[in-house]
Amino acid sequence: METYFAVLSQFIHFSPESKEAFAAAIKRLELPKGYVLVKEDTICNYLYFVESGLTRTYYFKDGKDITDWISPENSFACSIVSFITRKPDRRIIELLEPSVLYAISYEKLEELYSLFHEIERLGRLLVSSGMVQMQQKFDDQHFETAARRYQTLMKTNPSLLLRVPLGMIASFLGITQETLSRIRSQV
Amino acid sequence: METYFAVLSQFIHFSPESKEAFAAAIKRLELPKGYVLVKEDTICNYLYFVESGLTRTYYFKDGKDITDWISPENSFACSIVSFITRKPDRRIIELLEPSVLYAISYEKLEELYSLFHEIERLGRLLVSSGMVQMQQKFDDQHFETAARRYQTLMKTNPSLLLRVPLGMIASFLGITQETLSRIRSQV
DNA sequence: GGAAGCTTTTGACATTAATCAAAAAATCAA
DNA sequence: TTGATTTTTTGATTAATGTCAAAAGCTTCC
Repeated sequence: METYFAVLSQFIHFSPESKEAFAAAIKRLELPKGYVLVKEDTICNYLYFVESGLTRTYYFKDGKDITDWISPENSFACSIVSFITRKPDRRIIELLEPSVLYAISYEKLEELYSLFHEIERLGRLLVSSGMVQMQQKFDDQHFETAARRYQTLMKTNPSLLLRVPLGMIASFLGITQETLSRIRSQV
Repeated sequence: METYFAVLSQFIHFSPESKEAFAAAIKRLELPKGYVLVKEDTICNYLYFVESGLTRTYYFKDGKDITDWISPENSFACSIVSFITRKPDRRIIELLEPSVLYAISYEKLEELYSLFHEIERLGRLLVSSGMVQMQQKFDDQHFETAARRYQTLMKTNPSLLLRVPLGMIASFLGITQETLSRIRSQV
């Protein structure tokens, strides 16, 4: 739990009260590899912080499995659109490794937002930071060749390549597994 | 200004004090077509609301002009990453039509965030809504053919096709102008 | 009204990446 | 270890899109 608060404290300063309330609101989960956090076409009701392990968010499009996001330790996992809009989404979240997570429910978070201005701020800053990451991901793909996408990922997130199967990396980059395999062999 | 508050009021309820403070913080701008709101490689210091008119956010990549976002009336225009991170960005914002805008500076907005919990909430909700839009845009392009991207845009935003030159639409969709022209002729 | 400057279309061709199929390699469990 | 399963690589072919070049169509503004 301390690492979670260390991450959050980069965004805001907790008052003793807000920290206690937040700590009381989160649930610790220790789950095996393959566990499904969010099922297909359901509403995502929790925001997850990955203390250790690895999660994958993916969906099926025309029968194909497309990886949307990968969350390693010290980052968040959530079916964002569903969590925000309160609507079911096709995105599934599964664990690629046995993981320790902290979960906070949508309702609890809303309650904390209302009770504590600084937690409302935390929420704003977390979403803002997510926005920056998402824009980065978009730019990395827009008008980029398959090879350059792979090179960018190698630079920014080399550890993922060791922990995540190639097919998942490929769809994350918006290319096929075969193309990615060929790119790798040409280095 | 009333339409601006009407849009904002979909997210929060203003207290008389916060509404007055917000109203005092925004500046009305009436600017001609072609005017550049944010220059290349500068920090974006304002969040713009488009009351009437049309803005385009774009950047140069390998010498090519790539349209990143288009904001019609009743929406926001901002070089988001720069505004959030306070760093210069390659993104340029220009007016595609003579426009009436309301601008609020980063500093003023931060001040209002600190003074009014409900404006902090407004900020969180606006960024959240931007996040949903961005995800939608990403999904519309990920593993989609040029033709389907165009069809999706026609469905969701047909008016843009009448107001924005084809080349700008094409790069917005992540395809070349020639390809888009050929797609259009095949309908 | 017409020349100048944009924007859009069309054509020929090159390139990239997808698809389909199968083999090779790696991983996992009994 | 060994067989079963999954993952990755390789090959042949096809389809989609980009590039370069030029023509055609629109604006606009003296």
